[in-house]
Amino acid sequence: MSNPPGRIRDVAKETGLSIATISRVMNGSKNVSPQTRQRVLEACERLDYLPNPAARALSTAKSRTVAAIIPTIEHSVFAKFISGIENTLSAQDYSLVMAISNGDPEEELAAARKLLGMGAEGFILSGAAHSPALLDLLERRRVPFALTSVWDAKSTHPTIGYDNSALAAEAVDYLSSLGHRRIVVIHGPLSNSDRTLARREGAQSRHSGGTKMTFIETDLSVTGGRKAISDVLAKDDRPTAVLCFSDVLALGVYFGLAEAGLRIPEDMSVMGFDNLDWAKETHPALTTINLPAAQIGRAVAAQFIDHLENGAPLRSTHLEAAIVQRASVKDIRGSDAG
Amino acid sequence: MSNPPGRIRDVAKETGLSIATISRVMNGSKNVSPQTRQRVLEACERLDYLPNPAARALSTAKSRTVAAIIPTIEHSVFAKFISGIENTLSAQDYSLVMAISNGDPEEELAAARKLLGMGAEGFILSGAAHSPALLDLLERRRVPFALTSVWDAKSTHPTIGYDNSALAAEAVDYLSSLGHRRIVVIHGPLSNSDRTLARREGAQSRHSGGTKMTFIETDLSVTGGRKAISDVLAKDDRPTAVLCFSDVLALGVYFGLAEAGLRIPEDMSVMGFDNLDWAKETHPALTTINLPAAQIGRAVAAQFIDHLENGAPLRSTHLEAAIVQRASVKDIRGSDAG
DNA sequence: CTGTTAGCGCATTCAT
DNA sequence: ATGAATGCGCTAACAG
Repeated sequence: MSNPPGRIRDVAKETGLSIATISRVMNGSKNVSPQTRQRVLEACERLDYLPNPAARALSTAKSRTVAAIIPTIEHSVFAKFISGIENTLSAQDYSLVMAISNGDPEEELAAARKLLGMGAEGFILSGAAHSPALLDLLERRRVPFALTSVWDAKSTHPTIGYDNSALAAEAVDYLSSLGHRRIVVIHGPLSNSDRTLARREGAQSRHSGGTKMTFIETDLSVTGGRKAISDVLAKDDRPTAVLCFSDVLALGVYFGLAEAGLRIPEDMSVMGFDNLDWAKETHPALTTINLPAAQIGRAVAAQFIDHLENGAPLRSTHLEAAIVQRASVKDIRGSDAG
Repeated sequence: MSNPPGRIRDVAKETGLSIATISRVMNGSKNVSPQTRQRVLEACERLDYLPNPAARALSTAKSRTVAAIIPTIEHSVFAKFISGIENTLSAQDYSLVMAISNGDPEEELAAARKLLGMGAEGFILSGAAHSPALLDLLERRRVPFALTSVWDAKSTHPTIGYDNSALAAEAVDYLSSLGHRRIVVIHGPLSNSDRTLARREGAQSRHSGGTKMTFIETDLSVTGGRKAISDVLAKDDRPTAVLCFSDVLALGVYFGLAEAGLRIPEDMSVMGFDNLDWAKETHPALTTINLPAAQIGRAVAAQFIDHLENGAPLRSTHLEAAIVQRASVKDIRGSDAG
């Protein structure tokens, strides 16, 4: 079915040169006269020649391919992350092969095997928790990898991202500083998400005497957020603030509160996590934590390129993430609610 | 830096068999005794052997890789689409290489070259409009490709998706049938999106005498939707309904209307396009058009596998998309507003 | 600056 | 059921 694509020797024949010369111009070698180069390029154009990647990879033992495994692509944070990776990679003529693990270490391991079998030269993993078998496999085969969307100074592997725990703690501190003493934290599934777990622990670390903090686990979706808040409203002691570990959850809370006829932030403060594009547009604008998702993607991709090309080591990198104060959290110091 | 990974001949040595036999078991050939197979498999395990994909691709002239080029991954519809592709492909041990074109035919062409150079055996394109050079390139090299998220019976290439024009027309009809005579249509950039253009034309085709229909082009984002609706509100003759060619835009309209103190659907009806996960959770729940994004992804991936494995032709396929009636559109027949 | 040649790791005849 | 030998298209080392 497929036409035999032009091979290097066709171009050689066409130009009357040797395949070595063709190879040199295809690889931008210095040692080619401008005229020859020109002649070769034209012939390539004419013959529609593109070097066979498999042959090239076989010969050089390099595939110019890096793999990324993410739990889901259907969450903007990961979409942006992937987008950042793809941009950076493709600018250097690297390719991205992607797999989706659904947050399951077993699926992740299987995906990694496949991507290894595809010739991926580096692995971008998400989060800190992975199957030991996976880490082992990667190490045995000496395939470089990095853990992303997390930053952990103590990790033995390169981690590139932010400190989930510290950020969550910071969020709680912020709410506390504004007089909130009854806080509900809504988060996605704990299983298979070390990032969520880290956030939860970070928040819990700020659980002081005078404060009541409750955690609700729900689906990581608008629906989940909405369900969670309606459960909260059904009880007697309403919180003054709800902290969502994702803007998506916060959006669900917005809708749930609207349905209940409650106003934000007058009746309840709401805080998110992610700073998705639309967070500044909600009514009222959502106070949240800005996560540099695309930036992480770009940073990790750049590191891999530098590592693959120049042997530069992969370094743990802490990227800034910070609270974006907007209008959904109210200062209730001195008011009754405190 | 990288450890020399086990080669087939290592396994041969380890088992005392020939590389041909190893190759046979790796490829599931029939002609291997069960004991031998077992022995080989164990050795592979022990040596951590994985066939070299480049060598395999070179030898078979097959890469088990299909390419997808999408305008953006940062839109749920495309994220779902990609997710559907990846799932289906990976279940059959195919891999997805992805590139992002930002809706620019030139970038798309460049990406396609790169992916071709990666050995992609099939191309999944988005939308109907592409650089002639791209189509030409793909055809000259006899690389199969399909156009997705669109369906056009008249296209000379396989199209897999829905009929954007008809759907938009249906939306307008629906609004009309409920008594709406002043409709504003908000849509994303027309440039580089034939899908948006098709929808616009579909809507326009229903522009009858008694109806006033206005089109507003804005950014395809919540912000864009919000801006657009505030422009609308600034004018005198308010529409009774606004039709957004994306749920994302509709969400912006929700926030804009909330800010203006207007209620949905009492003061204005709002209709979306996409049926994103959260559409059913908005307050009020959003009436929209359900697009089978993930299903398209699965369908097109399955077709490619069938084509690549068995030579089955790629077929244009029309997938159902339909209006999902919820609470954001009001029946105003007989009321003053009509 | 250009040509010759030897593999890269595997699938695949063709033998046996 | 298994083995030996060939070539896939290319890069890189070496010659010139």
